[in-house]
Amino acid sequence: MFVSNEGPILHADLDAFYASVEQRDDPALRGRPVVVGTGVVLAASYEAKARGVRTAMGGRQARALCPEAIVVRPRMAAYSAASKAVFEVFRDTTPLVEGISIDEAFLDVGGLRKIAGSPSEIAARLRAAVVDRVGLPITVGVARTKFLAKVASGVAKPDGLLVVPHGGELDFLHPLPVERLWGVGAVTSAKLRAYGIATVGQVAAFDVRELVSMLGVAAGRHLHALAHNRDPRKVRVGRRRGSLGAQRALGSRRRTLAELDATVAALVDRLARRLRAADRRCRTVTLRLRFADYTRASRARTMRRATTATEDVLATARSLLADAWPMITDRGVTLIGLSLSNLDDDGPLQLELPFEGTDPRALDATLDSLRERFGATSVTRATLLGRSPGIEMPMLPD
DNA sequence: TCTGGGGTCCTAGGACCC
DNA sequence: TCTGGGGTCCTAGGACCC
Repeated sequence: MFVSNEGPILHADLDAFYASVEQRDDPALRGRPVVVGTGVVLAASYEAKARGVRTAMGGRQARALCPEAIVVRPRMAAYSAASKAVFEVFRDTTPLVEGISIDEAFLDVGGLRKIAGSPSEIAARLRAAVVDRVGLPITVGVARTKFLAKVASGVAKPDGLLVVPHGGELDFLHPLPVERLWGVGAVTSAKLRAYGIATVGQVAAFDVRELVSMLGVAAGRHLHALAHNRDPRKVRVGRRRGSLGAQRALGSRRRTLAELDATVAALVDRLARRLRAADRRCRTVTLRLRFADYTRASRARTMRRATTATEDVLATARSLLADAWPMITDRGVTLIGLSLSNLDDDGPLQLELPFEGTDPRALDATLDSLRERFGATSVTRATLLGRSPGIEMPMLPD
């Protein structure tokens, strides 16, 4: 992983990405309100947004707000191809690109001034190149920190370019509503508003300790730092994802265990294929459930070794489903999801050896001999008490 | 407003080890 | 035998992002 510390930083964010791809590929959609997603709105064109349609909104509500909207089915393959093309433009601009999602990235252009001009010139050329080579509108925010570059692109949307001048950071930041801060969502916003805090400047006026007592340690410190434009995070190239997930909405009909088992098996199959395609291994399987009353629950199991095999993941997922079955019969499941994490973590070094008898002193003597033989700093017999017989040696030097 | 599919990070408690 | 401090790993839940 390469970490840059040059700055300044560009935040490049495609506008209404899925909807823009649809408008690009079908001239009949241009200039008209487009909604991507038949059940829930995955993306809305700016024409639709102007009528109040928002991402994650239910399809029925979207149609009520904008009856003349054209609703299209998502074409994930097309979006993924468009994203690849845009990221190529990013990497032609600078090698220091950190992707954050399918449609946005940070670019560190600090070292480029002599060769490529000022950050705002670079940003302008980048926008032109994306339109030219991929045919999509993109907004770019420029600032000395990642966080502020992101805020700037948010303010400049759509189809805009905004440079926050050196020294003018706090003048730009402080009048903005708190919801502009990265990490302030519905809950945090409501908490802050309850204290009478509505702008970033008001957050900045508070002592860290007060913010921590309102929001908790991490969120309080985070917000305090952002409100003063302190953000030391560098652009990091080559970040790998930490988890892989898939989910499926089930509707409100009651499901049998056999039906859920089939759904789980299909999710496992999909995920295990993706896992192997990405050349990764996973150790933890998490089952996520949403119930008819919109409460949620999750059950997780960490395997002894990382695996890429469908059958290992499936066996673990099935045991989680069995664990969760009482909750499911109780509350009625409407969505089932699976995620694989602890990627590429092989877990503690382990060896198994048979042990006869129940004498704890004999066991301890066996463990001591292991310690000596392998020079282990930690030998645990925890697994003897659990399901799987064996002895774990988490910290074997070398 | 009754909700898709994909992610990240934080918190808190329990088990276990030194 | 009891008490304690420091640390890691795991699970479950929650907030937030696109």
